[in-house]
Amino acid sequence: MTDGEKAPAFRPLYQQVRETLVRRLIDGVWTPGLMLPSEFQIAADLGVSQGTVRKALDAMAAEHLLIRRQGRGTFVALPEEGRILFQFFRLAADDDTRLFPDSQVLTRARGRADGAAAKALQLDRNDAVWRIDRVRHLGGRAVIAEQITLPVTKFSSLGEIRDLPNNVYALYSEVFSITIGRALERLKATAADATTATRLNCQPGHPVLSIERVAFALDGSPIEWRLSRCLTDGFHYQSDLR
Amino acid sequence: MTDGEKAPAFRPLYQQVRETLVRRLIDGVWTPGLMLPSEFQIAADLGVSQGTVRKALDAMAAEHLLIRRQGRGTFVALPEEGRILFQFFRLAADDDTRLFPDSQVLTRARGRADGAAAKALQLDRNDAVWRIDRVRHLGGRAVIAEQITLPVTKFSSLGEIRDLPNNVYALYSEVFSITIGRALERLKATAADATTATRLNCQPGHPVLSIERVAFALDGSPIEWRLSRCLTDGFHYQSDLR
DNA sequence: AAGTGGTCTAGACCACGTG
DNA sequence: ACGTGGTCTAGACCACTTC
Repeated sequence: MTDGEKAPAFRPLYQQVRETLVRRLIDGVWTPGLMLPSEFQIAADLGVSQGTVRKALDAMAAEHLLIRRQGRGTFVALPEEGRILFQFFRLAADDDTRLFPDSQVLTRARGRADGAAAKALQLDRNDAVWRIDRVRHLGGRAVIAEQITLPVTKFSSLGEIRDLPNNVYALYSEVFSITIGRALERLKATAADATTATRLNCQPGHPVLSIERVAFALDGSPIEWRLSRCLTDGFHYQSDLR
Repeated sequence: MTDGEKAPAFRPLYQQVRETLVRRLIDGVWTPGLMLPSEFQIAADLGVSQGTVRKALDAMAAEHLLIRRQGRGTFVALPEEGRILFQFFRLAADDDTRLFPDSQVLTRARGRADGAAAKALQLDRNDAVWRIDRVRHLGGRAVIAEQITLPVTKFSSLGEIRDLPNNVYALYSEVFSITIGRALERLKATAADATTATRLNCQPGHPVLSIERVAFALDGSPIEWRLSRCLTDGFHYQSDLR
């Protein structure tokens, strides 16, 4: 044998079970809010022991895909504000208060993917995308100016939605059956451009925190490209290293 | 009973085991690099089952306190550059290259804690502290200007150290027997002040990413207060949300 | 009382690294 | 061959929630 292939990797049973169960979330067999069958029922269903199912469920709960509550059951996680705030929103007031920001949509239009968005969303340049511009408020103050880019292929009926909700991840889930499971952010300090300065009511050139985000669905495919410009006077981005 | 106390909380055995074992790290009974006894030996030692010890060890490995390697054993984590880079250094080049930065110490002096440092380190204002100013380079370019504040009470012999190493967490561990287990960072976009501009070779007013860090020992006590100013031209701060 | 997840145990066997 | 951690199983019992 002259090929460089590795021997077929050993795959623990609980990982296979995990993949089977995640697949049920991806395929919408199990929808947000649903109570799962008990560990013993799943185990019997899959022909493995209850302990193996438990290990798979525990892993999924650690990824915030499931919520487990002793005495009640195991549930598919809902995209509620509280959880999204906890998982995907890291901006806090300097007194460490964390609130979900209000949102005011400025524009929503179809367009063609530019270089950065195309790369992040694995599209060809000029593929059709939705572009949403909005300003978000915290404590009555305009703090975030952001643009969201979405592939039209995955959000074809977005034009029929009248009012975009504050919590767009709930929209992705409830209307488009897409669950965001992970996001990668890249932060830079930049100077506010004219548009941002107008929207955030600050001087052009004022330092703003630029956050580029790619958000991924459960199957790992990139779903959302987001560019946020944040005022950090009275606010900060929290990062917990451990 | 008229008091508002909760009933004594139920404490799982594996958590008690975990605390016992973390205590051995805190007290220096188990030092970095040491190979731990096998799971069965620890279990016999503590009078619990091997599965319970396993759960405690797995939790500690998840916190990067231990390194487990199948076939070899379980080891107390070392403060090597690679791990510190992975765990505590989130700045990357825009091509996603991650390197440990070089450091050039500018000043090191004793002083009195100012307000922010005192609060973060739970000191009284005017308590004695060490202050280290340094500039850090990535790819040959001065990218980070930072000031580290340390309580003299915990680092009394710091004055005897000739050259501060690049990786100060290795110094804390090896010379002062303090292991950093967690850090909290607060990020803001600010304008470079005159001193920062000089050190980073940029214009005053240039946007810089300000990072305030408090680093904690294994027992949860705050150890280090750090203020970093980072150029983000060609670099960015990575954050993985999941 | 019944049903759920959470803990603890005991034992068998597998995969990996080293000698 | 041996010792380590990793997986898988089976069963008993505990804690919590609901009815």
